[in-house]
Amino acid sequence: MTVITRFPPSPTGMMHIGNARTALFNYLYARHMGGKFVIRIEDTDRARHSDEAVQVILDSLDWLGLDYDNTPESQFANKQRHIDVAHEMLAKGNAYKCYCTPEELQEMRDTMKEEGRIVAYNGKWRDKPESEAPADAPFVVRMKAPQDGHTVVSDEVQGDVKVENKQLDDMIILRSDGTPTYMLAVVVDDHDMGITHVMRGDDHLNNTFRQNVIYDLLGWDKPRYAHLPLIHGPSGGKLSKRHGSVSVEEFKNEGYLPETVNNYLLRLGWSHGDDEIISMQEAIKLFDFDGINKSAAKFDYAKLESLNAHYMVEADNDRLVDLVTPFIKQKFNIDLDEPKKKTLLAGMNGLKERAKTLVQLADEARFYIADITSYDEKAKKHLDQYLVFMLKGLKDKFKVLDNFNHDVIEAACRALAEEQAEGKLGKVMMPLRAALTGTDKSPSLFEVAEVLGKEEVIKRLDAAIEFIEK
RNA sequence: GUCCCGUUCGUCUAGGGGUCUAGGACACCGCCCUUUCACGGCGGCAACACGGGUUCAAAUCCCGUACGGGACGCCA
Repeated sequence: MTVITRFPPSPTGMMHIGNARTALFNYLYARHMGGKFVIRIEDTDRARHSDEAVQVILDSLDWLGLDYDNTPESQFANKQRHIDVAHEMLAKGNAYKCYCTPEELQEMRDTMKEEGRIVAYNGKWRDKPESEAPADAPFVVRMKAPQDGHTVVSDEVQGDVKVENKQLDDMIILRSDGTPTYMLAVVVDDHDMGITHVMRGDDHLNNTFRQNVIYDLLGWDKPRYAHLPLIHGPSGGKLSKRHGSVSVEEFKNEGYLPETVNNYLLRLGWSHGDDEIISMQEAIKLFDFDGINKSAAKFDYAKLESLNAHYMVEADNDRLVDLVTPFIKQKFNIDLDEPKKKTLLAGMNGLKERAKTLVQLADEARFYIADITSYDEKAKKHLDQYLVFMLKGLKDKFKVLDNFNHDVIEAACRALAEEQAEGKLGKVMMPLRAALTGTDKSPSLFEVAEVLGKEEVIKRLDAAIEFIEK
């Protein structure tokens, strides 16, 4: 039997990080088993549907590299089939018409809650003959759930979970306007699509019992279930905007790499011994239900950031140049032409190992691609009146260098330190750093100077000298 | 309120009766390296929610309590 898993997002206009993890796990399991991973848009609620909202989710999936094996299908498109199934259930006596009004139901729930009883539909119309039905009154169709005994769901993560059938009520499968509800639609679609494993947030665990009732009434085979614990915010409870970013789109915009997000999400609720850094290839090899944790996990932004720092160092320099380009455009409104890209590429080794996100990388890369138009406060401390001779000394030494590379630059700097600062290199380097970068932190200056080139270095030294003397 | 699920360092987790004076990672704190900031190296701080059982032996099994989360829609 081929394993088929699914990811069924509602078109909410964003890919919540929790949903992204659900998608990841479904993807991983399908790939691990050599099966299929399919997408279905849960848009039975037409009010929420919009093509743009769907596209955002597909884009996020694409960015994460979770490729799927079908053309994403719309649940709404299967509406007639859902209705047909409901009618079939009605015909077989497995469902019935209920004429209760929403107000009546609300009242029923209120009293039940007040009395501390189980809140469930009381089955008022379950056994009433058709003759008692009010003429021309609107009705909903409800499934006939078993009323005695108990039901057990064997979950791959949660184990056996038992619920008394009296807790389960006769859920509505067709609304009074004749449209199918989610409860019916998922069952029919999962069955029709041949879904073998349903992996979703454990907020759906209770629904599983109701859905299984429908499977049984229809005489269909049930899928295997795996209910994943939810992701909480740093302070417990739902991960919300208040904590920071919550959507894949936002993490992308904050400069995180897709491999970072995948790796982080994988480790949130799943583990394989002490493994921390896990590539997608390895994840596919290793992923199994065994490794899934039962308890909810809190989202930790610091760990995400540190993982990203790791993947930035691992990433190809060419790729990083491409990835950082839009951030540079956005932050500094600078378009990178070919020479600038070449400069950035040459300096990337030094830059990438101190940036934790692409946003930081853009900030740090700025001096390579734009003139120094100002010096920050800390840089100014190194551009003091009495240090101007250091810059002049550097300029004199650099001017006569033929091969302006890392090693000769270093030799020149060290020589100047010997001559002017009792060998203290820092006395020479900090003013140089301020002059070349406008700040007090940067990659190795021997490297920076080489990448910038002799002409540019001397230009910046002149500018700094002028700044001090003016 | 009713039902369901969970509870190991601040956080993510390893652990599945003895090898646990509980391991790793992130964060934090020191030290080293060093032209700055990072990286890196070394070291440190820090946890089995609580109470009962079962057992020669429990972080590991059972029960209860507490706390946390989820579900109780003509939403998905």
